Amino acid sequence: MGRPATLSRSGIIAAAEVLVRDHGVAALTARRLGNALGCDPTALYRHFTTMSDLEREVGDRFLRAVDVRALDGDDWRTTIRRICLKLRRVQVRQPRLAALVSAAPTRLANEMRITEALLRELDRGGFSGDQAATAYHALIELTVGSAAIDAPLATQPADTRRRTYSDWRREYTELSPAESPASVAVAPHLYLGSADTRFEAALDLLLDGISAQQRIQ
Amino acid sequence: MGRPATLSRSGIIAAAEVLVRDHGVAALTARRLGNALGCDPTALYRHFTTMSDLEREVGDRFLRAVDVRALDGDDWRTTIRRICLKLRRVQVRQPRLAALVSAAPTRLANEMRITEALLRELDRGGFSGDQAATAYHALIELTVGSAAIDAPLATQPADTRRRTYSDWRREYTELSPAESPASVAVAPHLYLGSADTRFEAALDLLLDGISAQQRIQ
DNA sequence: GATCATTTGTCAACAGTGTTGACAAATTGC
DNA sequence: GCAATTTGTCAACACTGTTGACAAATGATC
Repeated sequence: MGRPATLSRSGIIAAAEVLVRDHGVAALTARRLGNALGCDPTALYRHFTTMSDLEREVGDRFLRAVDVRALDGDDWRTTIRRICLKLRRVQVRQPRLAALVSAAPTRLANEMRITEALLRELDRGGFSGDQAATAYHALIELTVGSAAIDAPLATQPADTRRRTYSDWRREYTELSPAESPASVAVAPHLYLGSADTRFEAALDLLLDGISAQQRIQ
Repeated sequence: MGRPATLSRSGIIAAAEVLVRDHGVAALTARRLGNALGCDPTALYRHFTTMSDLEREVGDRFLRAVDVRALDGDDWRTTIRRICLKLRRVQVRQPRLAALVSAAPTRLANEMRITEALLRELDRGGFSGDQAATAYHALIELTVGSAAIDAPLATQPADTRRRTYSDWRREYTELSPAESPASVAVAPHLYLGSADTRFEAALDLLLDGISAQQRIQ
C-alpha cells in the first residue's frame, strides 16, 4: 500500500552505474543522480539510508564483470591468477569506488561469488582450511589494496601515466648518492613498465610463497 | 619584504598534525585548522596551493615514526619485516590519510627514507637491481594497500572489531552449502585473529616468494 | 620622508556536498 | 469515507574547498 513507487532500489543502482561509467565516480552525488532519474535528490533516501549505502551496492555491481569460472585444463594457480588480475582490472577502473568497496567487505552477491571461487581453487590445490583462509586473505589484501593504490593514476591517459612514472624514476636517480646509495643504484629499475605488470609480478611472488606452503603441509 | 608572516608552512603542518591526532583526519578542514591557528581559513592558501597539498605533507609527517635502522644481527628479511610492520602500524592509525599518501607516492622526506631502507636491505640480501625493484614494489603494494583496507575498522574499539569479524565469519558459515561449498567449509578459519596477524601472515608468504628469487639468480 | 611594489591575512561569496523535517500526493485496509 | 502508510517534493541546515577584492604591514626606491 501507500503511494505507488516510481523509483526502485535496482533502478536507482542501475542509473548510478551509468552515471559512474559515463562521468566517473565523482559524479555519483545525490543531486546529479536525482537529476538523471528525474526526481528530487532526497527521494533517494527513501530507498537507501545513506549515500555510502548506495555506493556499496554500486561497487558490488561492478564486480559482475569478474568471471570466476575455471577454464578447462587450468590448474588452481592459473585460475586464481586470472581471477585476481580481472578483479584488479575492475577495481582500478573505479578509483574511489574501489576504496569504498575495500573499506569493508560489502558481503554482497558478487563479492561472495569471487570469494567462493578463490576458496574453491585453493581447495582444489589441496590446501587445508587454515592455509586456504590465510592465502585468501593475502590474495585479497594484495589485489584490492594495490588496486586502491594504483586507481588514481589509472584514470589518467596512458602517456601522462608514463611521464609520471619516468618523473618519479628520475627523482630517485637524482638523489644524493651519499645519503641514498641504494635508491640511486636501483632507480633505473623503479616504476618501469605499467602498474599492471608490477602487480602481476607481485602476485606471482605471493603465489610462489603460497605454493611453497602446499609442500610443507 | 611584504607584510610580516604570522603563519609558516611548518607551523601549519604541526597544527594540522595535532588536529589529526586529536580529532581524526576528518577534522582536517580549512575552517577547523584556521580556527586552531587563530587565523582565517583562507590564509592557509597563501602557504599551500590546495588542501590536498597540505594533506600530503601531513601524511609524510606521520611517517617520521617509522624507524628503519637495522638491528645488530638482524638479516635483511627480519629488518624488512620489521619496517613493513611498523609502516603498516602508522598508516593504519590514520585511515584516510593513509589513503591520501598511498594515492600517489608523496616523494617527501620520510617516504624516501623508508624506500632507501628497503632497497638497502634488499641489496644486502644479494638481489639484483631488477629483482630489488620488483620486490620493493610488491612489498609496498601489500603493506600500504592492506593498510588502506584495514584502516577504517582499525579506528573502532577492539571488541567492536572482534564482533565485526565474528559477524562476517558467521555470514560465510550460513551460506548455502550447495551454492558456496568452499566458503562454508573454510568459514571457521576466515577472519580469525586480528587484521594485524593476517597481514603478518600475508607478508611472510610474500617474503617466502621473494626469498625464493634469491636462489634462482 | 613619501611613494610603490610585494607579501600576507581578512572578508564575503560561490558552488557544491550529505542530510533532515515538514508537507502533499496517492494508494490500501477498515 | 476515513485512517494509515508509503513515497516524492521542497526548503533549509551545516558543512566543504576555493576565489577575488580589499586592507595591513613591510622593504626598497626616488
